[in-house]
Amino acid sequence: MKLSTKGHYGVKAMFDLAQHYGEGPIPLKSVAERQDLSEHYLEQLIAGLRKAGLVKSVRGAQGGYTLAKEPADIRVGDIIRVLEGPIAPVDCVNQEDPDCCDKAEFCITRGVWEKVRDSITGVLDGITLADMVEDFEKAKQVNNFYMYYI
Amino acid sequence: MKLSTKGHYGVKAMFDLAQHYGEGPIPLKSVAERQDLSEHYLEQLIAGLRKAGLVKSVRGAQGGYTLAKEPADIRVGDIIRVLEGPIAPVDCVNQEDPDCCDKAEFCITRGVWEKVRDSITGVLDGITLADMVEDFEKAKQVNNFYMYYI
DNA sequence: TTTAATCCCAAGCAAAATGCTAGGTATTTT
DNA sequence: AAAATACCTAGCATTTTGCTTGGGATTAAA
Repeated sequence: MKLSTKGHYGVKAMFDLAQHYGEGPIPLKSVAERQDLSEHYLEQLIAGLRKAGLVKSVRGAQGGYTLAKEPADIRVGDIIRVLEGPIAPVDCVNQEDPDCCDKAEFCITRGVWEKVRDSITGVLDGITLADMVEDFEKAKQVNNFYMYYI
Repeated sequence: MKLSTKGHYGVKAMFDLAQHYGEGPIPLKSVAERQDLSEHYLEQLIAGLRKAGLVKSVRGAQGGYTLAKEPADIRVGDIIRVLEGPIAPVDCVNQEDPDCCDKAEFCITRGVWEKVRDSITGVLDGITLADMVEDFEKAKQVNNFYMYYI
């Protein structure tokens, strides 16, 4: 039940872009430095996010990435689905391929995985990048502006 | 966010033992046949469950496995934790190793993973083997006793 | 007392996934 | 022209997965 680094790092990067939303294109190098990630590896992850329409890129000097939508319109679940594939603890409850389990209607253990899937989906689709930025701002105040962020 | 076959098969096997609870030791061979799993592979999984005190074994002919507790006292989460390790989408929210993330108190993305972890834990610890057997019996009636079970 | 059924144990192993790195090319601003 | 960026492809060591193989130990039943 682990997320790979793809989803983990991808959410970090998207959170970073959300923090700088409205500041024009953010070079990946700066994201990688702030979030302490390999720039080259991050490139591969963000390529998927770009193809999925979650970020836009500007090439050339002074270029970089921006969110393609407002932070409030990007859910963590959207990011995870791009980077990790469908949210499904086992393949037989993959909503994007409903016919993959031929004994589905008779399977009892399946009910468990459906509940797990729905609960994960609920959490991940219930949190937007705007929510995360808001939480960050609140935490900043509590911690009196002495903050690291990861 | 996938379960490995260990957790998947392990829950199937434990559900099978729950269905036969009170019938004396159930040989693994029959479990493997009913659940369509490799017997040898299942052996490895159930070895862990035995060491964790979830099943008891009886050696020799007419031997087999039984649940070590009543089905109502074994939660799916107990099985998953034995076979898959701690429930934590990323290592930094592993409850069994709280100090693994040194920047924990400042990390915003961490809040997301904690919510995911808690929601998964809630589902898995909210379902016992007795619940599953009960669901199965209900489904059997609805389907007029023509049932496969997996 | 033999035989069969069962649990138990250790090793091996191919295939896939993971988590990168390396080394470029294309594009744009300065 | 130079620098800064995005973009692309390949490679690759390590780990994990999902088993299989080949036994040995224990016990009930014939």
